[in-house]
Amino acid sequence: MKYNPHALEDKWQKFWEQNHSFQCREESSRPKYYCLEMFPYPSGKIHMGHVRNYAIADVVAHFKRMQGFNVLHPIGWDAFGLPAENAAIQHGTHPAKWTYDNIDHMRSQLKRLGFSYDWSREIATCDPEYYRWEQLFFLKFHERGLLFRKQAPQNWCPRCNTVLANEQVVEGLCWRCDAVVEQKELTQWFLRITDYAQELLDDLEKLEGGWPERVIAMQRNWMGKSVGAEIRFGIERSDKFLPVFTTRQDTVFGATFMSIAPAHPLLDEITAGTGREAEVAEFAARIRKSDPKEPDGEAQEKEGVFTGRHCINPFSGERMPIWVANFVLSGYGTGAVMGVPAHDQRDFEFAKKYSLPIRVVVQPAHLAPLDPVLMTQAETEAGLMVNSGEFSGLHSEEGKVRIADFLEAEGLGKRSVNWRLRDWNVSRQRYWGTPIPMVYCEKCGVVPEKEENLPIRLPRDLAVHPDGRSPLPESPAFYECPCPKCGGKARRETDTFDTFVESSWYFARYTDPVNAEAPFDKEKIAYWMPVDQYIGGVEHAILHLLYARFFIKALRDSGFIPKLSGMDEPFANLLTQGMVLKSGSKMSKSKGNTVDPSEMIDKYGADTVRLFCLFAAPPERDFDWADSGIEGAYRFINRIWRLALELAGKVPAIDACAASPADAASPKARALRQKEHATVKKAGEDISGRFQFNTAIASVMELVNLMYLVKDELLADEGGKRVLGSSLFTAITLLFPFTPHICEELRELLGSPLPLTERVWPVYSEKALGAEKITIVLQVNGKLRGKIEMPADEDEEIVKRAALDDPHVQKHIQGLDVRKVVYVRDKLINVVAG
RNA sequence: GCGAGAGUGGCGGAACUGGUAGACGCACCGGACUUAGAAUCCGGCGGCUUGUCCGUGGGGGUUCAACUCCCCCCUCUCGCACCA
Repeated sequence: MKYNPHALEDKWQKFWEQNHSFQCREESSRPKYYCLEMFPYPSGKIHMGHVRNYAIADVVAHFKRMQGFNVLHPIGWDAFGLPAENAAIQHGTHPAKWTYDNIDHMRSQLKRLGFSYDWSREIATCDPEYYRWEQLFFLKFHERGLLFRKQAPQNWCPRCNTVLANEQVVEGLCWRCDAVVEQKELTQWFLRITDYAQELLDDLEKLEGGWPERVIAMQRNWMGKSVGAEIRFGIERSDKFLPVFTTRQDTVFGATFMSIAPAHPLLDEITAGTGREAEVAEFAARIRKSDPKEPDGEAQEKEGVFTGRHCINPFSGERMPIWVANFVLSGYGTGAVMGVPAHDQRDFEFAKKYSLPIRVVVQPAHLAPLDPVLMTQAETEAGLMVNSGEFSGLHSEEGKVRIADFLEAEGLGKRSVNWRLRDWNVSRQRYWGTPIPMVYCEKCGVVPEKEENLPIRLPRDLAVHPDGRSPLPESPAFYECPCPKCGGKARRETDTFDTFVESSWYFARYTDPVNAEAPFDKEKIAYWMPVDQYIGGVEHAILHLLYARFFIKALRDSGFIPKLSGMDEPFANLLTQGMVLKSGSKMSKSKGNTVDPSEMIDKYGADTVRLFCLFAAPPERDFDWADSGIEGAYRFINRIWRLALELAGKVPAIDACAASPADAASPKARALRQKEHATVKKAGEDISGRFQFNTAIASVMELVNLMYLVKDELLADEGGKRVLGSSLFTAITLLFPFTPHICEELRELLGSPLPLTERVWPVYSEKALGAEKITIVLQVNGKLRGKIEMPADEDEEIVKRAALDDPHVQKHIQGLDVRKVVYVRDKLINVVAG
């Protein structure tokens, strides 16, 4: 009988569906395990990256089930978003139709791959039954001041016709379409993620060990905490102050000029009456418009103009000219920087260019006395404070503390912490998203929608403008509404939420996906959360993972999620899988180097596609798709198929690891039994400990290879048949998480009634692992000189004697004194001679 | 510049807390079967000067023993970056 993957895969997929094999609910008798992959965006069809991601997760889910865990393994759709709109415009259809059609198609693709999802928990974020809870969260967030409106310059993508969060601007370009992002003054809704900055930073420690080091580093980096001080500089002929943020308050005596951002709010006031208004305004306007980055990502040359006014250094009493400079960011710190050329490289370059004074105030102990005239770059190291009045002589680290004390005592400033992290702009001027449940009333102002009016449904009968503009602001049927407070005529918010909002809590909804009374039951969420293993691409290292971490904390503090230990972080363990490449570069439609999973399934079947994705490389690493590689996986599947067919009926249908030592009478039977148990050990360790699926599969291949070599001899007697039957069953059981369909088919074919979905992971016996004969490696002075066979666990003296008598060893120690003999039990002898 | 990671056969990759470098697979070569091929089964497959010699990016070091630990350097990938 030839291996026909399609018929048998179809058969077992139906079987699992009819038997609800992967549905789960809360149980107290077994430990829970929540295995989750990042849910897909319904873009059209599944690509190889999805297959790899979900194949990895499916191994984990199956393995944990076999280990006795109550496993939650759900799937759903990240269904709102801009690409659906763009595609719908292109195809002359509606985003909703486009999205739901894609979901139908992709669902059928996932089902063909036979993943062990609990399909009864499937969700789509564009479903009002999903996003209504999100609207409820935001009412609560608004009540608590976590959601607020702010007018500020925003990142604006002219091509997508919408604002972007800071996280969505990559090197000045839109993360989606690569258009140059502009700054536009807008009033938008924000989530106060900065309120959680410290907790988000601190809790990264809880994730150490469970998350990849580099993802933790990226988040830490992104949040960018800086500890320093704010210092107020008085402006000459004015009662105003210029506050600056610095991490180097110890260098304040070296501040010889002041630089402010072109967009600084006090710029006009500072320049007024100096006669330099025109020049400064022109410069500021030019810089504000330009992209801060050169096309190659390099920083632009430092540039600035003098405003004509001075401020006073409160420490040195010196007059400091105030400059507008292109390198000062308006959005970080106070938008003003004290210029300390001797100890800051940017200030140094600026001072050199415009001949501003350079004063050394910190002298590192190991360097020759610094001379401003001779310096070619700033000296940023710590050292002894000099030219710093009463602070001279202190170490600069202590100086930081003393200066900060002084600032606070004299009212000149205060200790201060700055974050790179900005509040999260969640407003999007697009149609295909969750309506923001807010209303504008002429009398009452901004009024949150009433809870009982939720969900605010996104109308499905509107068409998106060809340029991507939202139809909502032109749809009275949507925006006209009574004021929730006074009942008068009011206008509904027509912006929608950033789609990252939906993906920030979907994993919580999976715990109770059809609840119509609440976003989720508190007991259910307490049972299932946190996600034990989260699996997805590293491209979400900052955006999604940071937002989701924030969201779960915000939900906790808003009373939606119980305050329990273990509920502060959504994802206890994170695996970032590598990309699937083709000919060395990322598969993409534009490059024309894609491999369609459906075509591969048509050709080889789902088991082969899954097996190859798992065998080609360890999960975290990128791998290059090779057509010859998948042929190899197919060959192996056929190999075990033929072996099982040959042995079916000839060997007993006994369980994995069921053959006894008595069955293994012959040396080959003993060798096979030992290999069988060793494979159980190796595969289990590789899967559970390190997600080394490639080596787990390799070990089963070795077992199968050995069975081929010994089967004819073992079929000669009953004991040998039992060892063969047991080993075959072990191979099938161990492969089940990787290639479930063929394994169930073979299990049935061998006459074993209990489905593999209900079986446990085999247990090996320590005793069975030991080989009788051991190869001892013989070394002389660390070099391999020979090998001898010895019974396992032989007496040390006997092994040493045998080693020294070995002719190869003899040859190499001739005429030398044997100084030492190192013995590693059952492994090697190293004779040290000289 | 800061942070993270990686350099091992023709290729993907093994080698767990230092102990036979190259498991397993791909490609290639040979044998068996076959009229022939495909498929399958069995075997070979780092290099050369064929020595139990040399080999894990390069150079030092620790050790009886180093892909593995320490120091220095080189190359590559990814993330962040005028953040005061």
